[in-house]
Amino acid sequence: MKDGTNSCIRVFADADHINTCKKRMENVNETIQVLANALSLAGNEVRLKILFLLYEEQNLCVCDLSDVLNMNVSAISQHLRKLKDGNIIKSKKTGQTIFYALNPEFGKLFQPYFSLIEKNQIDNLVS
Amino acid sequence: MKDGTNSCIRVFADADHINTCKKRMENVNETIQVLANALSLAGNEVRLKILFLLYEEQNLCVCDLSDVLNMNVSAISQHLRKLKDGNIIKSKKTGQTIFYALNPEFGKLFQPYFSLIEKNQIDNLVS
DNA sequence: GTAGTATTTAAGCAAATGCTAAAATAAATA
DNA sequence: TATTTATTTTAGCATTTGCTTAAATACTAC
Repeated sequence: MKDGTNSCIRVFADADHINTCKKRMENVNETIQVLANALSLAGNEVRLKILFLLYEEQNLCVCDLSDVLNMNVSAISQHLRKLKDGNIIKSKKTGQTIFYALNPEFGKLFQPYFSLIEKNQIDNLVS
Repeated sequence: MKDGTNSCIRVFADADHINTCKKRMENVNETIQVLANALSLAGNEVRLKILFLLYEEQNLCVCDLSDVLNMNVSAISQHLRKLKDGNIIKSKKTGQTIFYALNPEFGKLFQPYFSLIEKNQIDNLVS
């Protein structure tokens, strides 16, 4: 232990370099935060399925999703809320049905993954 | 409620269409699973920072990351383990120091996000 | 061998997550 | 107005997550 930190005393460590990294990280902190939030929303099996379905079908209601995914309407609704809170999807009411759709910016953000799923290229991931 | 399911009785619902979706989802199930896992790993602020730092610096040890992120070595180590279990990163021992690096496939997978962070384009996300 | 360094692992705990079941809204229709 | 339909919201609960602290492992150098 050296001077109050729990840092290691290592040969290759370069205090200046570490500091440069620290500063760079501070600068990108907000971007990282927003991105991590988006990724964590997509990083759930059910939600990723929802997002992919919206990508393919454009507009779906809770009910459609509940049918396709064989899940409780309430469970789906709660996932949709999270996605909407995170600005990943938007909703439009038509009569008594609420249709959900991807927000274009996030559609673009996740595009590479959607086409990966479309092509079912799991081997690209586990190789 | 109709015949045991909690499905809605709606005008636009098309049983055939729903079924087509169901089958498609079954086909891509494994890909979704793997991808969701990778995204959930990246979808954590600390881990996304670690991944970005590895992207920028190539090789770093727990200690470097602990210094840069101002976090407990143990906490970092546990994050690294998750990333390694998920095959996102790999490790190489040199003397008593263990250096971590991105696995190329996942480096490629996350590339778009890394350059987004590099350019600090948060506005692309929250617009 | 012993001491020191780098790292992981295990135990414990508070907070977050995701589901179920039930109640609450809100719009359409009889 | 009362009922049906589509959806959300709330409460409760089990599981998972991420951190802290302390102990364990492994390598280096004296």
